[in-house]
Amino acid sequence: MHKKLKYICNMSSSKLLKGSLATIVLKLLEEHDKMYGYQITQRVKALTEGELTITEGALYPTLHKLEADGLLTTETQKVDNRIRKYYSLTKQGNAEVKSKVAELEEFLINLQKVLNPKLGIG
Amino acid sequence: MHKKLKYICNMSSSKLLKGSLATIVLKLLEEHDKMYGYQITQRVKALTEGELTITEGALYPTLHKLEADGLLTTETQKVDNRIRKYYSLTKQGNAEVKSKVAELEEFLINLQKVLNPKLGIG
DNA sequence: TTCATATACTTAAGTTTCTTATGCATAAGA
DNA sequence: TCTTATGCATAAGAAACTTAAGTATATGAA
Repeated sequence: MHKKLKYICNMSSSKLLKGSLATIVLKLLEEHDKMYGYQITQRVKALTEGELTITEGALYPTLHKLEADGLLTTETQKVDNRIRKYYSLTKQGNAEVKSKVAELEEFLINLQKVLNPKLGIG
Repeated sequence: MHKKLKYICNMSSSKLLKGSLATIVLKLLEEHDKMYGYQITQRVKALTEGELTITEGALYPTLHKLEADGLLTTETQKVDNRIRKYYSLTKQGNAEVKSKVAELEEFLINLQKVLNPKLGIG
């Protein structure tokens, strides 16, 4: 579809903090065994009730990089005459998810400390 | 000081997610009335027990941009023959803090939904 | 039948926001 | 004297996005 006529307003949404996308992708793949790009965008949208939108321009290059880095492998399937490229974690990818998620959560805790110093960490 | 001899390892720390720095700065200024750059770096370090480090190369351009955007004003003071450039929120800045912090927290909630769908939001 | 929307992947140009490195300057302690 | 701490500024380069364009098939509505 040509998007020349995409005059629709972009209601959503909370902006993605740069640097979190790869971790999100890895985490989803840890839970789902294998997913294709479009499915990932839909999954994120569903989990956040439409508040968080992963754009294709961000997602696909990220998937390609994770594959190039050896964290993901691919297999293509044809469904309804359309190609799906399924991604899944490699062994290395499986190890990396944990550290990436841990690192992100550590950052989030620090962010809470700065933004809301009164609250304990719990 | 010339840093040519800075061979020391950089132990720390959880990487800053791109996009959060301006919000952090605004939030700190909401609580402190006025602060200077170096003070901000030290405050963040203290609040996070040294885990989060704001680099000067990131901070100063951010402060300049927030000032250019009309969210901050400055006044300089000389202390011990060294100049301090104090930043404080403008009226507009004071309004923006709230929306920026709200937007960031909204994102964090969505991130939790994606990373840990089992946990409720509480 | 035509148009719009949904599905599905790719890539390029441009922007934002960092990191890294450099530079300047003063003060204080080893 | 050398290093560390205090204090600011800025430039080059990289990372990670946004925006926009392209390609292609399927489906439902007008």
